[in-house]
Amino acid sequence: MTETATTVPSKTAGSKSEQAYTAVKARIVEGTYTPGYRLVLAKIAEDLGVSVVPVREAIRRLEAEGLVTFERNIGATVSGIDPTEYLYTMQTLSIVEGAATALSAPLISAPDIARARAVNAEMRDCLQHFDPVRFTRLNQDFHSVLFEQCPNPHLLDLVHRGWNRLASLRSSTFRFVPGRAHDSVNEHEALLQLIESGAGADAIEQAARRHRSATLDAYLQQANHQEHS
Amino acid sequence: MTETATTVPSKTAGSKSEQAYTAVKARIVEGTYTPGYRLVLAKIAEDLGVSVVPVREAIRRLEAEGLVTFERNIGATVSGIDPTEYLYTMQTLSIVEGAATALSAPLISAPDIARARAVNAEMRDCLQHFDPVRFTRLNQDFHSVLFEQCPNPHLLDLVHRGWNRLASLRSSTFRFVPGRAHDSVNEHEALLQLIESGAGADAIEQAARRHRSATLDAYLQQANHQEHS
DNA sequence: AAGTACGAAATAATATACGATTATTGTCCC
DNA sequence: GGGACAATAATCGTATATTATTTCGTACTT
Repeated sequence: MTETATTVPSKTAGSKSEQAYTAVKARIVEGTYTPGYRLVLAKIAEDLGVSVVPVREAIRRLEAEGLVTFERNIGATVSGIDPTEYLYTMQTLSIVEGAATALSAPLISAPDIARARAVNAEMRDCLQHFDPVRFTRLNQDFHSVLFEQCPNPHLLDLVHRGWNRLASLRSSTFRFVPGRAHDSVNEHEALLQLIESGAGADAIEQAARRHRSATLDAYLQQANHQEHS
Repeated sequence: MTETATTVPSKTAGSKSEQAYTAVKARIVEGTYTPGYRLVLAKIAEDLGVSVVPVREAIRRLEAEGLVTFERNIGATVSGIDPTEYLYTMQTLSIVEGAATALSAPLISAPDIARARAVNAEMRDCLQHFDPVRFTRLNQDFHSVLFEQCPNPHLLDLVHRGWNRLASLRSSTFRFVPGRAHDSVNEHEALLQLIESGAGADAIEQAARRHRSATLDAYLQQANHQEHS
């Protein structure tokens, strides 16, 4: 559930290009290639045992997803995210994820809810001896349950792209903003109850959106505070 | 205002690849290449006076935007949109466009509003001797005024992609659903008044979203009706 | 010693070439 | 006359080769 997910099925499975795409994407999302890392076509091509053409193609696809930045005659680097970019990404994600969660909600089964609640319990547990990496992974698992049933594949794809983008930063907000992780767990439980109660789509959408906005706000306050100190 | 718009500035301007991308995209959006049209790499390459490699790259970028469909060892064709796809696209657009409009609203100036109102007056005029092509173009101009000020470039880009996708179908809903064009013009005026009155972001977002949902619903009813007749 | 100009190395961008896969057409057999 | 199979053509996928651009180091000048 944690691995890279692409909703729109590619009709090019098995091609070297696809292979390169998957391999490089995985390295970025899992953190082997960190932001700023310089992606040299020839090097990657050699690593993967293919020529540069498919690699180039793969990297341009990743550019379209925002995971790498490409500059003419210069090359590709793994995208960093400055505070402004972070804001844009989180804001966009709050919108599409909120909508996806709302559309998904009526299709979520009782076992799904139970599974999400179990994950959230682990998260609460994780608050003691805090492990940001594990917490972040659990957080993704939790939200996956909520939005993965979304019947609109385009919308779901946008959600995945946002998550991938955030995942490419290893640093989660939870690491930087004390108390946010705790609040987050509580909001999760509230979200689950809302869905269980069969609340309307609007209510669920707003709750899901606010949940993410709250994370963004926490980050911004922290950033602002650090700036003025 | 009507032409193809890409928000995220490409750092590859001037390259053959970029040139091919722009050329092919324009041909699709303006309707030279209609849905189902077979995009043969060698042919396009010759037309543009470049080799196949940049063309291939361009086409894969268009694939990522949903404008073309690529199948392994078969080739690329301009994407059609079946009813299901149309639903997904419109639904997604209703979400991102609604949010973009809400974020844009506080930044819209009085002259902008006046311009939008003028466009809408033209649309109303256009209702007499109905010209779907012109009406559709004016419709895009109108909405551009509303969302183009959106300060979040990622979100704005998603809106542009949705519009491009719809533009690649020449057929607008207005052509097929009698009365929808008329309703649309009225909803536009209501939207403008809402923005002028300084309404809250939520109200504007919902209104903008419903405006698009109404177009979708009109289409679906029509489609459903035709099916059962 | 600092700055600049030049050149070599690295790398990207594009072109060309070839093998692989799929579509098409024609022919043979029933 | 129609269907199956084979040959051919069209087109894609990838590799290799060439060209253009940038970067970095070095030597030369002031």
